[in-house]
Amino acid sequence: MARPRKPLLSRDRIVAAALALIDAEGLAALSTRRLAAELGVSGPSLYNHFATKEAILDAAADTVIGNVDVSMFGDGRHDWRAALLEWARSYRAALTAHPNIVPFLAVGPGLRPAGLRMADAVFGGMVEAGWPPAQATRIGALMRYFVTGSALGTFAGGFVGDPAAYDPADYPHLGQAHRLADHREQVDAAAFETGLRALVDGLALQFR
Amino acid sequence: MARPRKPLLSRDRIVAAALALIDAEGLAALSTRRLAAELGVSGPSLYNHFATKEAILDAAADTVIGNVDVSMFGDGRHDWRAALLEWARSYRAALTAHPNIVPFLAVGPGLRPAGLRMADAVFGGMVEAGWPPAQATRIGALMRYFVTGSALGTFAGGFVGDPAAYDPADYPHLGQAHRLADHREQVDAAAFETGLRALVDGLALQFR
DNA sequence: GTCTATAAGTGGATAGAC
DNA sequence: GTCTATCCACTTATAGAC
Repeated sequence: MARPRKPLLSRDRIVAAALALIDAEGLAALSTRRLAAELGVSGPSLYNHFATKEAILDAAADTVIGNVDVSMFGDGRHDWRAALLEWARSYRAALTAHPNIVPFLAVGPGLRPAGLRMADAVFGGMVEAGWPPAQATRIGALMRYFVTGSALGTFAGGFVGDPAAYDPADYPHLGQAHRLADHREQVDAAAFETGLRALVDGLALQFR
Repeated sequence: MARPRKPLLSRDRIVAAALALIDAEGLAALSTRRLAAELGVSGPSLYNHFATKEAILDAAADTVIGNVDVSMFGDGRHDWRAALLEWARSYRAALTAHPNIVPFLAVGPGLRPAGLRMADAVFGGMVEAGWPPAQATRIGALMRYFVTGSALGTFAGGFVGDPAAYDPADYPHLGQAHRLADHREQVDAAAFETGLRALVDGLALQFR
């Protein structure tokens, strides 16, 4: 096939396919060949739209962050505590929708446009609410730590469903740990909510 | 060279070299060939000590977690708040000593022995302090989220030192963001401390 | 703007000699 | 227990035809 009448590819289609592939098979499964095959196209064609594979990943990561709702900052209908709670939940939901890209997204430079827009909104919202700028910066940072950490690693998933795996001689307190394996999502979601509330409550103690 | 009098390799030497290589050049730089070269040995020799490359990474990750101090749990000299604060700081220090392995360590199953010993100690310490088991589990989980998240991603590092990078039209509140690039460690460390205190203070409000 | 062909290289892992 | 030799799948990216 030579040049088709209509372009077969577009940046959006490539990013969507990359995200789907990463979701289905993990970060390591994303190769330019695999991705091109998924799009019904030959490998090198991707380079007409992105300079490198890294650029594709950056675009995919930014798409994920773009799904985070930041409309609660500075709309006058939320106090800073409510805004922080809502934003954190939206942030976590955006990441857990594509968990396999989180390691890339969390390590990367974070200079991507959607990430900056999010940082800008959070910082602006906190300052407007009365936080000193230095504290507003820290709040943005620490919330990022907590949300990315919770989206990255399932805690409950670290335990297997086999009671025999936890010899009381080695792990005296883990006698019931095998039960966690059956409720991974619930355990992780509950831990996130507990931590989120503690964080916001604890910050409120520092306000002013 | 045939079989040497004394083994040239050992699991410990391999793990130490792997960690050094990951520290110096990142996770992606760890290949069996590179690692073997670093040890003055030929590639396949590693397979006499580890079945797969993954097993080497698991051992390296477990070594890092093994450096976390958990002695403050259940020693009678710490209340739960002080124990949590001390543990979290030791945990973060262990991870930031080897930041490049954190993505692997945080995603992985966490079934490794040192990780289980740590989970066991934290859970036991919280239950002993009077927390209900379900809450003790959540505390272990949410602290893991926060610490791994903070060790994984530098927040401040996501900003470049060039003021022109933050056009006020796009990011109305990031006018001073370029200053963060100069103090990455301090900003990240301060955000961690602020979040840690908020977490523990917030949890105290939920106690009983 | 997609194709074919291919460069130029890396990866993990195995077989069998010593 | 380390070696050499080797397999083979797979990688990102480029050159040039159409």
